[in-house]
Amino acid sequence: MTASQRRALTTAHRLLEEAYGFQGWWPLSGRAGRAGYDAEGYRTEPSGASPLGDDERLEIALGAVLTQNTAWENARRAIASLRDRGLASVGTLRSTEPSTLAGAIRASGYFNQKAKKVQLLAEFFAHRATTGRGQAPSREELLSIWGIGPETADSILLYAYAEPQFIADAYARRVLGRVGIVDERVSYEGLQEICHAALPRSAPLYGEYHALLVRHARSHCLKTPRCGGCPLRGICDYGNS
DNA sequence: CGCCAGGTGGGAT
DNA sequence: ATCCCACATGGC
Repeated sequence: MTASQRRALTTAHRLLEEAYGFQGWWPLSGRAGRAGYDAEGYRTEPSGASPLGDDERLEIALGAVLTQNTAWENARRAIASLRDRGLASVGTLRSTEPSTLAGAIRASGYFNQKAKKVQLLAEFFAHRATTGRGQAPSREELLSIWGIGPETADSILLYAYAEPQFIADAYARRVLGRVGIVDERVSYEGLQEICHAALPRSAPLYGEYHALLVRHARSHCLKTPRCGGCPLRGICDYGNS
């Protein structure tokens, strides 16, 4: 991590916040009306502002798995479907037939694989309920579960347990790579190391930065960029040289 | 139609 | 370590 990267990462965060405002992520489905969530199901306070309940943690973890390489809207539908069918609890997820689970989460794609992932996730949460005592699991522990890779583990740690893990996902690589802050071929762990070294170790900061990168990647920094009106154009290498 | 979306595991190089 | 591929739906 260089001093130049530190400055650029800090500046990029400020420019994105100025352009898009506070995001207040992780989106939860079907929580409208409950304190702490707005009408669209978004948390209205920074992640980590108050400890989450087991049901909320499970739902965040389910979302993290179901949205793997999938549009959030489809993952959201799958979670709503699980709830509608009374399957959205640790106990029922464990005891339901994989084929039934797969049918319920059809909209999120990869439903056979994800049914297995969801079941293993429920096994993990069930085990932790008796031994974990609401403490955050270790990253290694999460990564040892089949179907949970670096991004899913970090999403669970950051948004469900307020552990400061920077999420170095495809959006972060695309935006930060295209701007010129990092090499676009940087690995997940490589980008995460740079961001951890360059920024304060803060869960609310990482949550907000991630949400802003997602927002920016969707509105301007698409696979095919739309540079008109881009809030980062002042510091971006792309098509600017 | 074809491409894309907040990845991951398994297998080969 | 790093590529390559299967996995699958829904929106544009």
